[in-house]
Amino acid sequence: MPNDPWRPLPSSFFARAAPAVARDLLGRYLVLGAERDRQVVRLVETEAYLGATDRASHAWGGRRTARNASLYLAPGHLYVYFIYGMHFCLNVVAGAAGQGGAVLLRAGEAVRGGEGMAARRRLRREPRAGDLLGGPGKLCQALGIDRAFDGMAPGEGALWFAAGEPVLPADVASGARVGVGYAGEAAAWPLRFAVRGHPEVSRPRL
DNA sequence: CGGAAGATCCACT
DNA sequence: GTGGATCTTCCGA
Repeated sequence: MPNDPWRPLPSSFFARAAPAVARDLLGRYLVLGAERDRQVVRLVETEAYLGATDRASHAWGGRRTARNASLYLAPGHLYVYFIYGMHFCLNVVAGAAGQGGAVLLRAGEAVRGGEGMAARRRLRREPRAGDLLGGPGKLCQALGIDRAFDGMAPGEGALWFAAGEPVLPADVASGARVGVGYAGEAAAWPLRFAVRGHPEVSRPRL
């Protein structure tokens, strides 16, 4: 059926400017793993990074290094990097190949496979709002995403994006991105998107 | 080759 | 609200 929420998003979905992709990813599903051990996350918070013109982007000024090479692949590829000596962050390339645009996946809610996620997170207490998937590092830890996913093509590694249910414009909040205070005027650009009032959205709340 | 900063999280106060 | 953990990456010298 055409409105099946589990159908994979077409590659054209990611071939738009990063802010449009970030906004439209809210309510979509991130699916990982074979059917018998499948994890599904409904995305509730994203951030757009524009590429060369965006001082907060790893592609700022057209930088090309071994670390950020995946940013310049075709839209839909994954870009995973390690930060603060202990966390991974998962991005998906947006726009056109070679431009360096991407969307950072910041938070979600478990649709399926939540027990496995909690086990990977090694939670020591009863999970509260945001404990499981409420932040980019938590999301990667819960799903077991690490450097091995960097540079993967769309659908490779049993990870893909499914249609889910788009979020109405009235339910989308936007604001400045997190942790980019060094980025000059780009720090204030409203490129962070979240489902308004959702309990899994990371801090600071929008 | 050294230094500094980072698209974060957690425990503790 | 604050600071510590922890280490990769990058740039300048």
